[in-house]
Amino acid sequence: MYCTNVQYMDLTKAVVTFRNFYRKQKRLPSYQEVCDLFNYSSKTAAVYLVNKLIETDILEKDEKGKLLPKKLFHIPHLGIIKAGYPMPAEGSLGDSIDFYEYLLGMPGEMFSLTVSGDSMIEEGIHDGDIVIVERDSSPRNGDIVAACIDGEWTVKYFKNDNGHVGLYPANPSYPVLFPTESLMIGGVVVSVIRKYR
Amino acid sequence: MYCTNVQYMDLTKAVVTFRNFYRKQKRLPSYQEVCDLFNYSSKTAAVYLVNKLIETDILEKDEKGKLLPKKLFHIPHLGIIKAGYPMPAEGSLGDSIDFYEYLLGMPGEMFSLTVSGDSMIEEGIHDGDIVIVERDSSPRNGDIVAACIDGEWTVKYFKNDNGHVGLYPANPSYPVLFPTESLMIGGVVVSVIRKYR
DNA sequence: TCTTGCACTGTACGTTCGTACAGTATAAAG
DNA sequence: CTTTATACTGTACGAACGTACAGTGCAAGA
Repeated sequence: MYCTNVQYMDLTKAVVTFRNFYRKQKRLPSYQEVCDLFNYSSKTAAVYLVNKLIETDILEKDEKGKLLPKKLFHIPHLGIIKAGYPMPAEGSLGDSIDFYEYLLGMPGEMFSLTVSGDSMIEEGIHDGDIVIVERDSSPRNGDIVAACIDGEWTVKYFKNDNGHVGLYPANPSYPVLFPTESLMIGGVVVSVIRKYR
Repeated sequence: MYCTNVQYMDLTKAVVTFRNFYRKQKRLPSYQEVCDLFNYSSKTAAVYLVNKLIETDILEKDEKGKLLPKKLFHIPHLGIIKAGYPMPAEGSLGDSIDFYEYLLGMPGEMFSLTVSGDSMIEEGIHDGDIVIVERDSSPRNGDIVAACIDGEWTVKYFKNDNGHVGLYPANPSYPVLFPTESLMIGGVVVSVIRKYR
């Protein structure tokens, strides 16, 4: 239904307003604050709008009645796209990903590192990429680790060959590293992030 | 100072508790809820703890006195790590990144796609990676775009050579694509995300 | 032993919050 | 022309909220 009413408030605009508020305040607005945001003079108008957003699954209420963002920040995931030969438009949308949970929803302690160099380029870890590393993970064979070998830090594949531990590059023009003195595993690389803009 | 007091509450444990609450509720707890979380019987104890967290820059208060997470979810960024030959431990920490802002702090409409195939492998975009695409961006030469060429979707480099537009793969074993009928730019790839665990 | 600081308890108070309900202007539908 | 739905206004109320302040038990240091 298209509405020509001047009072008509587009839900998508409301979503943007809520998003911006949440981005700044890291919380959802109270009903009074919704009134301020949308120039309402009655809290009931705010209740009305919020209920619309709940109906569309953008917001939700917990068991205590507190408001929380359900899909406010979800990015629609449109499906699979070919990076080889083109494919018919897949997806049919519907699905969406909470990237905050996707990347950071892990229990352990994490840190990040900017990667310099190209020894892991065959693995798709390029110069300038950021790796998120989970501390304390005891690596399994094949894991990518951030490790300190003989006092120097590097990113490599971890391989434990019956107690004989080595750090393997993904780029064959670099040597395999075996510790002569010490090897400390800083953590396991759990994700790689690259930003273009 | 190390404290053997039974009542002693480690701030790092408090941070984890706050994080878990925020992860579930997408907001910070009220003072009453802090009491419930830490088994306090007085709200003043909650105020006391929150002030500690404010002093350590983990939380902050806005101009209205509302609580918000300052560095609660920041991942410490330890600096640059060599993926070639090892390098001395860089970093000296101190820095930290808010990955939520880092990845999603863009004004435009975004969607994501799972990449299939290896035509962009030289660019470090591998099979199974997720690309975040910003809609409506008019691509510049060299941008990676998600585009619909002659009715089929693909991820490629965009190049406009004096009106002669082509989609270029990063993998030379794939052909350059020129539209015979239609070309629709879905958007520009703004980031690539890969998850290992 | 006395003092000081820390980590709380217990109580009180004014403000803000979410909820509820009655009412209104407008537009679309029958 | 009447009915219905939409998008609000205005008012009221109890519960929850943040803040303040006086007081307590404990441990460390002088």
